[in-house]
Amino acid sequence: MRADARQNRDRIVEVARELFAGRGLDVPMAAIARRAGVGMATLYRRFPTKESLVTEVFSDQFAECVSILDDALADPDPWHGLCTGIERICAMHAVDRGFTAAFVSAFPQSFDIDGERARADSALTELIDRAKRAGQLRADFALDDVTLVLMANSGIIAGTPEASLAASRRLVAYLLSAFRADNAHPLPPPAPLNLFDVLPKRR
Amino acid sequence: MRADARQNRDRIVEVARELFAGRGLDVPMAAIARRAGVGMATLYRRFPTKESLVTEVFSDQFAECVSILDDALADPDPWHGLCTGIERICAMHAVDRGFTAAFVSAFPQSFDIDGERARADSALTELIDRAKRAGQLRADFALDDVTLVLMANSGIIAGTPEASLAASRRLVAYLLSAFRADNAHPLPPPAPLNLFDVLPKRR
DNA sequence: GGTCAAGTGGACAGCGGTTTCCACTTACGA
DNA sequence: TCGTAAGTGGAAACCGCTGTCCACTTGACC
Repeated sequence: MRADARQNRDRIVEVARELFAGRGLDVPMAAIARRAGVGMATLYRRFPTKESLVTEVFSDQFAECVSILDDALADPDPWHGLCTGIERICAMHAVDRGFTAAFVSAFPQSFDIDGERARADSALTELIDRAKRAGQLRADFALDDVTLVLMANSGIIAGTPEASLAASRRLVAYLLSAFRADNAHPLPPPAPLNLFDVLPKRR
Repeated sequence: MRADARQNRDRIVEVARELFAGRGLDVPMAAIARRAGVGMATLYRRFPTKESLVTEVFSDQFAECVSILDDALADPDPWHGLCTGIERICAMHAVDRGFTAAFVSAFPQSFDIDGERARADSALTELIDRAKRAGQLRADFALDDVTLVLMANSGIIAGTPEASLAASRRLVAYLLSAFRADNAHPLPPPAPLNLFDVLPKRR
């Protein structure tokens, strides 16, 4: 790959990351090309579809999600691990509108390759079990309640990223306090939510 | 207005309500016309823009929101009033994707005519104050936390309306339990969220 | 310096949406 | 029964988007 081409490619990804973060995934490809100072051909040579660009742009953050989960599992205090994990992932979403969209709805099949999801599910189940056994997490907490938090958090969009982050933090704090074992007010039954089956029937 | 025209108009609104509820606001106008058995001209004669159709379709539900707020204020038990009000409005949103979109983002200026919003704000402030004085609502609860609940709730979209409703109910129950005075775990500061200033800079 | 494959910009095809337009039809008062 | 304004369907103008194409340019190896 020629040096100038490499440079253009990097610039495209960098610009796309910025624009997606600020304005969500529906930034036109032309805007990305213009802002990166390249033509459409260059953009589409590197990324044959918009989806492939999105995947590339957010692959780091998907990886970070996985490592956040690992950190959470490794925490000797399962309750602390669970809280910190949820807080970190929600903060990532609050700060980056494009990531939220990529994660929740737009291109779900770009994730879930080789059983990421199954792995995530079993890690979370393990963490939840441990926190319950330690008497810190309420007994009627369900795996799908984690999805519930993520979906709720995805609804939070304020004017600036800072405002979104503040709102998201407060929401998460409220929810985590409701998850504590010492706050076992009665609840409706858990709702089955499969994050990846949820929205779009593949338009 | 001619009788047949009246009938067509009603049919358009009815069909639009159905489609918006199920699939959100991005149903094409042509789909509405087809399903209502009329041509584009008929549709656009009655509703010169898509926005005007949306406004008409959801005006009832906006009105219902106001009356829910009145009911809440009229409740002798302010905590019960607040909870019931929030539950009812969130349930409306959970069951109707179009309404959520109309309410939260798409056409905010269709609401907020003649100070609806100011009235809603002051009614809520009153309700919140009373619930705090009764010692049922935690003291650090903020007006914007109500907005926080609505935004969080708007993120909940499951496969079927029933599933969405179940998820929404569970989320709201978690949040309300976190709002109780006897659950005063520490919180980050309230986030200023002006629902109507939030998303779209009027594209 | 010369060569040429790799790289490039920008025009354009195709698509799915909103809105407009116009020639035709119909309800209904006289 | 008839005249007419109100009502109508559907074609097409228009717009912004993704993705394609091709004639032109340029980096890097000889």
